Amino acid sequence: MGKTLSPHHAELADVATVDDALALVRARGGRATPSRRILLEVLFEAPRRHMTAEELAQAVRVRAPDVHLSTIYRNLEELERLGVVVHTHLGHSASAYQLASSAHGHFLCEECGKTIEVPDALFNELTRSATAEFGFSVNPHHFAILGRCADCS
Amino acid sequence: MGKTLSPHHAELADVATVDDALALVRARGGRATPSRRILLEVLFEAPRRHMTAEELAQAVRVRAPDVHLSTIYRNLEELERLGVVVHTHLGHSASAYQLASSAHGHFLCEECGKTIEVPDALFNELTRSATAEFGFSVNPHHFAILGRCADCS
DNA sequence: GTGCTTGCAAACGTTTTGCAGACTC
DNA sequence: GAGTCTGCAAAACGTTTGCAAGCAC
Repeated sequence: MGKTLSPHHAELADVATVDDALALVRARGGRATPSRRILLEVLFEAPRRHMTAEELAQAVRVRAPDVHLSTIYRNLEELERLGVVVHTHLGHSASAYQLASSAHGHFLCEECGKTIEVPDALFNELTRSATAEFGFSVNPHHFAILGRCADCS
Repeated sequence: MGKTLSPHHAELADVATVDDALALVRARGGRATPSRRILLEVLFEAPRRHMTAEELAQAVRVRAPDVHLSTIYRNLEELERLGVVVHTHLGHSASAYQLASSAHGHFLCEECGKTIEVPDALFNELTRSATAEFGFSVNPHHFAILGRCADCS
């Protein structure tokens, strides 16, 4: 595939409102378009909810029916580059997008598909030894940890 | 998507040779076909090497030029169900297949794409607290852990 | 001969891209 | 007006599936 693994996002931006985010967009020469504003509104309305690009597109279309899925993808990519948005891979299906400020780790059950949100503290020891032994700094948010949940064990 | 997240593989099978694996296949009512034997030979020749389905297909075709990629996928799926083979997701690209007996965890650099093989011991603490706090039993092999390697930090 | 396996082609779901027109600033 | 952004269509990617012919047992 040879493509970049993730849009190497900036430091987590200090973005508390839709307008903060649009200001960031403008600061790098971008424009504050309706589709961008509405996408951000949707993200800020349920900041802890994971949504796929398709789900975001449907939510955006309630207010602007003609916004195309490819526009959603392009805007998410841009917002991710700016550090406003983050995506997580929950297993084999579509990526889940979220505001960067509410990012967290995930356990995903291989059996039933249930996802469990995990406090970052659980990764402290792994993060510490990864750095100590490999000089590797772990990002526990980007891919879910797979396994079996209590019900399926 | 709604499909099974992973072919819920049997316990790791005690399979030390190609013929052991083919015996397992037969025990399930399957047949020992040339494409299956050659695929297993390729896997046993470099047991620690990760290979994509496409790479395996190319290697198999050296000995049997007409083996189709879909046959590779079907046979890998079957061998995974039998506990002989395991696959890992290394980032956004194609899955990496391996003999189950040489499975291990991975760190993958989001910046440069380098993968680091990780001893399972590094996951001990995460595994322990995941069980204690969530009743979740971690499988550290199925998805790589992302982050930044020493060179890219 | 039974029925598992194969090659092929075509579909799949997610994501990316090329383009001409539309819009923001 | 310059340059960014959009909708659309089409492609890309890895993977799966339906089918009729082929092979293992």
